[in-house]
Amino acid sequence: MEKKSTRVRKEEIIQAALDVVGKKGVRALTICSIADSAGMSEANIYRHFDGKDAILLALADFVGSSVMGAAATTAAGSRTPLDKLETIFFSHIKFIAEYPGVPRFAFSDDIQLGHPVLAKVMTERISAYVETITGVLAAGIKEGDLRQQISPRETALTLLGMIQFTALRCTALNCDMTGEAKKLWLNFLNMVR
Amino acid sequence: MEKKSTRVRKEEIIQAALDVVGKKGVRALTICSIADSAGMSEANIYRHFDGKDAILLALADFVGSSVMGAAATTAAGSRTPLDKLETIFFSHIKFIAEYPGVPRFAFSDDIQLGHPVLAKVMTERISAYVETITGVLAAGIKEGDLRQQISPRETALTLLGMIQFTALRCTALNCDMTGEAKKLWLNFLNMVR
DNA sequence: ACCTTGTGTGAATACTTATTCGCATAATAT
DNA sequence: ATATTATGCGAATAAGTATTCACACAAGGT
Repeated sequence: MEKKSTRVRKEEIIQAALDVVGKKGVRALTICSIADSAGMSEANIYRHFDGKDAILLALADFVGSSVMGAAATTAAGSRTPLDKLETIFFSHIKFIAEYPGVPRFAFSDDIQLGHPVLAKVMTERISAYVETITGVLAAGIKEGDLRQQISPRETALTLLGMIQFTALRCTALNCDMTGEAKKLWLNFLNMVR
Repeated sequence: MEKKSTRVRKEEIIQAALDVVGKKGVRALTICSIADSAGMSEANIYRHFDGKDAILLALADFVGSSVMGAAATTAAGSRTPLDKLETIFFSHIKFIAEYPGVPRFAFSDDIQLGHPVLAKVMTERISAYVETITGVLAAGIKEGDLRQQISPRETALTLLGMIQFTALRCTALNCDMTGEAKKLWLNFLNMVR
């Protein structure tokens, strides 16, 4: 068997874990299934991670830095608020389409109820994400691109709910998420402009 | 030990299961934890249900007939579309506040990925629910209570996403769901009127 | 009173899951 | 070349989970 550095193996393991979650759900995210998916022995997983909790933490980190990090970067840019919002929205959808297990994972029992530390990390990330979007919406309202009556925070939560629900529904119904997302985005524009 | 009829025990078991899901999540929904919560032996669970799948099916049925049934009744009434919508929204929120595990359960792996039959039952119920709300929204648009530009179906999905996300977020953050729901509803009105 | 039926349980079974251990071997430094 | 270290794995362990079984006993009809 070829040997690789822990750095490389860690990435392989995380990718394998994301694959398992996407295809079989959080419940099926066992050391055994990760090992199978990554093409290595279970024991070798423990060579590179302290245990399952460490893997979950790494997953949460990956999700956090991917989705929320990208959004923060977009929000900090110099385009119009509506452009930023659209980019954030479709980036998020694209990310979920690529890693279908993520929305499930973020709100799974294992995270939210099983592991307090992880729950805190995850909810803080989500709160930061909500605030980022809230800020963009507030700018849009201020500049007159969005209706004056809407509340930035509640609208941000509505937008995130839309994404989350679409992801869960499309996974369940096996329908075209990108297509659904486009229709929802157009309707969202009609609601906020 | 006092003996009760299967009819009564079934209800006790379902309530115990809902309790477990609400407090500890779907992952913790084991025969053992249900038995503990219901105050009976594990073996006795099997006296009243064929197995765990039967319990999950009964849970799905309970959720379906509670939330979606109530919505259908409201939608069939004779009030204004906006009144109906408000009733459906807050009924749903109230139900989730009472049974916090339900949103988790409805989209859990066990349902969606673990058991095809159950997944079909659940997604059909959700689709019917979406259509009910879509109908009410369409009526509201037709009557001029809601903006002409919005699409009934996409707006219905947005509303449901709002509910789902609020439920998950409030469970995670342990925040006041009813309060959040009120703010979201007011903002929703501002978006659709 | 008695017998049948339905309801109750503790213990046993088979399986899954997370984790550890001893040992093998590739990579690397000396 | 050789010693050391990091990486790899099969097998064992311990705990949890769903399910079954043999047996206990209460309720209700006769």
